[in-house]
Parts: sequence; structure tokens; C-alpha cells
Amino acid sequence: MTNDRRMIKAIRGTRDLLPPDTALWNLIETTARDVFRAYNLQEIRTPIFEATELFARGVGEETDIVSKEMFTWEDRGRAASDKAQSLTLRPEATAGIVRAYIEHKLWDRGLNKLFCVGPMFRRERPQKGRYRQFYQIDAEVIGPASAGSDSPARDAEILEMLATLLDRVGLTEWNLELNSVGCPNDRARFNEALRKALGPVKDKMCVDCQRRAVTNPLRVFDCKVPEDQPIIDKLPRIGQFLDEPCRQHFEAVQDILKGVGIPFHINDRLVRGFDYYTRTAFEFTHGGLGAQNAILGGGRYDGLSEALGGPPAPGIGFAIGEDRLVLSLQEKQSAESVTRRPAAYVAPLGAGMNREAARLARELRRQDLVIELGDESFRLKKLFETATKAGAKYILIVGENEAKADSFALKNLATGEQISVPRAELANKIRA
RNA sequence: GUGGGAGUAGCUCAACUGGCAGAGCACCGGACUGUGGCUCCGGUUGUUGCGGGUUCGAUUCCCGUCUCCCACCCCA
Repeated sequence: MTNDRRMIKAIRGTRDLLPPDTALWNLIETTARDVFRAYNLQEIRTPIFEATELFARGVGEETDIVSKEMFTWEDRGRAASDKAQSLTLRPEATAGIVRAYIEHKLWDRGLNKLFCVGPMFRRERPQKGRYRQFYQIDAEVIGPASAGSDSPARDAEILEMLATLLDRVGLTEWNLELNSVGCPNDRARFNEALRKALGPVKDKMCVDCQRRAVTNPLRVFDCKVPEDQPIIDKLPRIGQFLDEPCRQHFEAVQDILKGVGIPFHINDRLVRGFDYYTRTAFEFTHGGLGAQNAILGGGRYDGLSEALGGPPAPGIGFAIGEDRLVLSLQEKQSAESVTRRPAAYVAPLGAGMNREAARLARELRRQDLVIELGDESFRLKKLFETATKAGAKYILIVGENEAKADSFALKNLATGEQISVPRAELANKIRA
């Protein structure tokens, strides 16, 4: 025992998700699972931590995430002869899934359509819509090219699925931003052209752009400084450097999207943060999220498997920022409104009635009714108050008279209507 | 990692220039021992984020620190 009364709090950037908000999280996750099923996606669960090297090689050594935002530690060996191993809490899901694809030779199954729901970890400074432990709903379509994994039809299918999902959870006014970042050759030529174009003008730009012009010219397109925009507008675009196959691929994706009626904007300034992205890159954005306006992002990563030591395995995937989707949704509908309220509150009245009430509650719950159960120590007034507060539709009074008659007082809390219902008919009456 | 703002009851917020920490909602009990929501009465609301300093005295002023919010950065 200790006298230390200091409260232990959730650590920076982590938070507790409490009811009724969790109802909204569940709505999103169950809707996602429903939609994914219609597209024949299946669930994969990978470990929450992996070898640090996986992310270094997969995401890219130079990215901010890998170079300064990972939770990494040395895991000591079990014996003195064992080497310590550097482990990392996953900052994103794709690398782990592709690792599993390679490890379990999932190419034997042809095209893999996988999804994964869970927490990710990045050591960033927290702000609205940005947490150190956050949740992603992630999906990947990956397989050998012979299974059609590199087809633009897959890209369009994923995008159409996402539009369906957002509509289904009730998020309106989303925006699909679409671009192609080409293949590595295209990007190398583009990068060179960018550097060349930036050389004479970069001194007139903001300090961030001057730095980016040297380290990662692509990122210049993220700049939001108004004075820089005229300069950025005159820079070359990745679209001018796509080779013929990449250009046709991008055209085909757009053509299918138009065919299925999914609206999108070409955003030729859209670049992605990870090294592994190729060709199609996209973001769904939503206002009202402040600076973190992307609720989901993704793209194609045709070379990732090989970078991780696997066979060629083109793929496309996305990650939904679940925290951000919840934030966007909360503007539209309250968490209370999606909470499932008890159908009935079983109210044991008088000493010894807990036993009978428990029997009744068990019978009703077995018929898939949401039942809240009171306690015999409560007086009738308190039973009513508790039932009302719980949002129950009915209160079911279980007193001595009722137990004797095997017929129970069922009262509609909203209308005040009360009837006596024999045990066998209770479930139907409550459901009606 | 950088810059700015804010932390007072479970929640939303007051407290003059440094002078006894408050209101509403919520919660608990009673009026009211088999029929609620209304009303009335009563009660707890709390190391004023935490730790120092100045002062007879600090929610108030100073320093440090933690957390949240906003922006940068980055991304989902």
C-alpha cells in the first residue's frame, strides 16, 4: 500500500473511448465489415509490433514516420547468447500485411483481398484528429499480376467501395482527390526536373520549401504558404512524366469511375508520404477536421513486396483514419442516437425477487432482446427512475403477486399503458 | 520538434486590484414501503492540473512541469 494519491492518467496522445461514443465506433466498424463482405474482402490480423527493419525497408528510411515518429525499443534476448532485437509498434498496416503475404506465400491463393482493423502508433505531437495511438481500418488487394492485381479495375473497385462505405455510414460531402504518382522511373525523372525547376526560384520561397527542395522536392506541393503558390503553379507536374503504361492505367481508372458514377477531382499536387506508393494515389477529405482534413488515404504500391524480399506482387490499399471519421460523423449524428437502448427493464420488487427477475431476464435475453436488470433493494420509485434513465421502452415488474400468477406487469414508459402479460407471451409483447 | 492559447465540482462555466471557492445541470437521500417523469427539502460536489517561489494571505503574481486545444510540421 502507498499513500501516493497522484492520479495515474492516460499518457500523452492516448485516450479512452467511452460510451456513448463507442456506439459510433461500432457503427463504423460493423458498416465497414458489411461493405467489405459485399466486395469479398476477408479479415487479416497481424501483430501490433514488428521488426523495426520492416518499416525502415517498407515505408522508407527517409520518411518522417520512420526517421522520427516510431515507438521503437530494444527487446532483450532470452539468453545471454541471444542478440537483442529492435522492435517497433506498427505506425501503419500495409508493411505488416505484405510481410504476412510473403511469409505465408499467400500468392498461392491468387488475388488476396484483405482488411484489418486496429490501433497504430506514431510519436507525433497530438492535436485534433491526431493521436499517438490511433485507429485505422485498412484494406489491401494484393497478389501476382496474373491474378489481375495490377489492373486498373482493382483501383476503381477500391475507390467505388470506399465511396459506398462513406455514404453508408452517413458521411456526406466527402471529396475524392485522385492522382497518379507513376512508377519509380517516372518519379526519378520528375524529381530531377523538379529540382532543376526549383533551383532558380527556391530562394524566393518559404524556408520549409527551401528545405524540401533539397531533401524531398515532391513535398513542395504540400506547401500552403500563399506567396509560394504562383511559383508552385508553374512547376512541372508528375502527369507530364508518366510513361505510356502508367498514363493508360490512370486513364482506365478514371474511365471506370465515371462509368460507375463516382465523382472525383484530379489533384496533380497530391503526393503520398511513403516511399512505396506507385501509380494511383488518392485521398478522401472532409471539411470540419481542421488541418487534418484527410479521413482516409491510400494508393498503389506495385514494388513493395520486392522491396521486402518477396516476389513481384502488385497491390493497392488504403487506410481510413477511424478517429477522424468518428469526428466527422459526430457533426451529423450524436452518439446517443446510434446507441441501442434496452427493450425492457426487469424490475424485481421486494425481498427475494432477484431470483425470479434473473430467470425472466435470461429467458428474454435468449430471444435476442436487450434487457436491463434492476435490483430488489431498489424501491419502486427508484426502479422507475433507473429504467427511464437507461432509456428502456418497457418496465417489467416482478413482484410477489406477479410471480404467483406467473403473469407480469408490463408498462410502456413512454405512453404509461400497462398490461398484465403471461410469461410465455412476454417476449412477443415486448418486441411488438 | 517549433509557435500561440487554455486548465476551477462528473459536465458547462463564474469568483473585482491578492482577502472565507460559487451557480446551473448531473448525482445521492428524504417528503413518497406496489406505479416514474413534475414539485419541494436536504447532502457531497473540489488537494483550483502538478511542483516550487513571492506574500500575513495565491484560483489570482512569478518560475518550472504535465495535459488538452489551435497552427506549423507530418499524415490517417
